[in-house]
Amino acid sequence: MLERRFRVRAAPSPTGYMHIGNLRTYIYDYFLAKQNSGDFLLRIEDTDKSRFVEGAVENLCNSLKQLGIEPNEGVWIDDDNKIFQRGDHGPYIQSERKHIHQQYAKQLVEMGKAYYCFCTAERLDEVRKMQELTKRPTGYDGHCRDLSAEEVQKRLEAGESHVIRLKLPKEGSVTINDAIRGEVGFEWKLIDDQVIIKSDGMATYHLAAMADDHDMEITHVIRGEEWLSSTPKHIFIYESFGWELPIFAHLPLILNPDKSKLSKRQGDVAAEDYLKKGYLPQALINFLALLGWNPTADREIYTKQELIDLFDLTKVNKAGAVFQIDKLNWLNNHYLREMDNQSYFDLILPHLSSYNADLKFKQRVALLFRERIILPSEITEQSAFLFVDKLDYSNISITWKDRSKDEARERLTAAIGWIEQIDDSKEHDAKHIEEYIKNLIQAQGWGNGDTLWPLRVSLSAQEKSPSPFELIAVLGKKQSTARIRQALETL
RNA sequence: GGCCCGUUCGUCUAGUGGUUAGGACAUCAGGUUUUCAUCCUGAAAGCAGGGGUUCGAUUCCCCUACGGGCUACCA
Repeated sequence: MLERRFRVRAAPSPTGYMHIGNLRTYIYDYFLAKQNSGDFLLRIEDTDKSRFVEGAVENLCNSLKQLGIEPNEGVWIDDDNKIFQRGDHGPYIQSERKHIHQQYAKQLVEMGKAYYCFCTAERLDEVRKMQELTKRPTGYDGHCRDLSAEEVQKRLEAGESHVIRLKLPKEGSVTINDAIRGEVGFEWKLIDDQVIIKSDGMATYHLAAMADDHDMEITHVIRGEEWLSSTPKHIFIYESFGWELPIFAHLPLILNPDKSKLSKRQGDVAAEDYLKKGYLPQALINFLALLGWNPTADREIYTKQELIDLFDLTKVNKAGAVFQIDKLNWLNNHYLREMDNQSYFDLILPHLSSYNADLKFKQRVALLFRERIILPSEITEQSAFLFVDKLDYSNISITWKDRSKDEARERLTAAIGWIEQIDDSKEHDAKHIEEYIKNLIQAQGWGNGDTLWPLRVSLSAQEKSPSPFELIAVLGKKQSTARIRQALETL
């Protein structure tokens, strides 16, 4: 292998959304390129017109942008949501390379490595049915493989619908060398003469991707395991042209809990959905990177830069990995706690926009729930009780366990007095308030439980909530005492 | 059916011939605590099975089982 500049590509199809498994592939692509000061390119594989989805490319670019997985070459998107291409190996949108692909296909035919096929869909169907009926392996029967040049010429001129197929060897075998799996062998006779140019003139993946990878000087082809079995065809194309082979690496699949290939039916597979829900880019990257690979044994948290530095393609697992949301949730909460306050506020405050309160108050609320939420959106519901004027105590007991109402009244009345005495400068200092109130409770000879439960419930009307000290600190003296008075009225 | 890939706690994984098989998430139990969450401590939980090779196999080889992928004019 020559010393070539690392050039790695992400090659999505614009079929609607970014599959979480594809995203992991792109993350690895990106790591590898960055680690080696190489290029990371984005190429759009849109040779199947029937599956093209409007807006998919924009969507994809925006998601990658949000994740900070940016290509330095190929297709990208500007701030006005406009697609553009950059780099001197373009175009980077495959449909725009149609005639390049056709040129290559023609060359292959001239070299005797491919042939024109005029078989109709009906005939192909029949052949397959027959094969199935007789329990033989299905596949193209080679009907047009040895057509004479004259006949081909004649039928081409007659405008007959046709495709171009690879003319694969009928004997011998091929060994592919995979960076993750090592050597994998296949017998040529078992491999179908694949269509490389469809009847609409567009290349199929097999030709398009290989031709483009070569033209774009791609050094590492990282893709899902589902491509492993078609790699012989790809090697055949490379070798027919005498091109230098890239390094192939077939990633294990990401699986549903039932171990089948991660699919839409069994949950969210669209990366953008996770982003929309509020999963943080760094959490998503951290999580996905560790699904199938692990740099060390004793850490779970890695920055993107650390992952770039540590990434090792050869240490990627061979077995598929089940996608389980639990650890992602844990990571997301971790990153939520770790970020600086301002970034955290930027994330959370939009979810409190429906509430009428001043910024300082909302910021205190945001901080209060930081350890209790996995997704920013959860704060809306969790903190709702802090934004209402009148609490509804009908579903909760203000009294502690089997203690009397009189006792609760006594404690709450005292609490009002205590709170009013809090130094204004310490009004929002939960730690101070806790120490202060606990001392007073002790001085009275009361119990924490019989005092703090009524106090907390008065402030929240919730079975479960943050501590009364934190609630007082968030609400402030005035609102706190008002709430306690309300509770006293209902008692 | 054929070809190919894979198989360490429930899940993500570390491990490359000699380890009490390590960590994390989840679970459970204690502790802290007015509640919940956090936090702390601890527990339970794994080398798919069978043959080899070897003084010794989770690790190397073979077979079986199981799982998955591919088998399109989709990628």
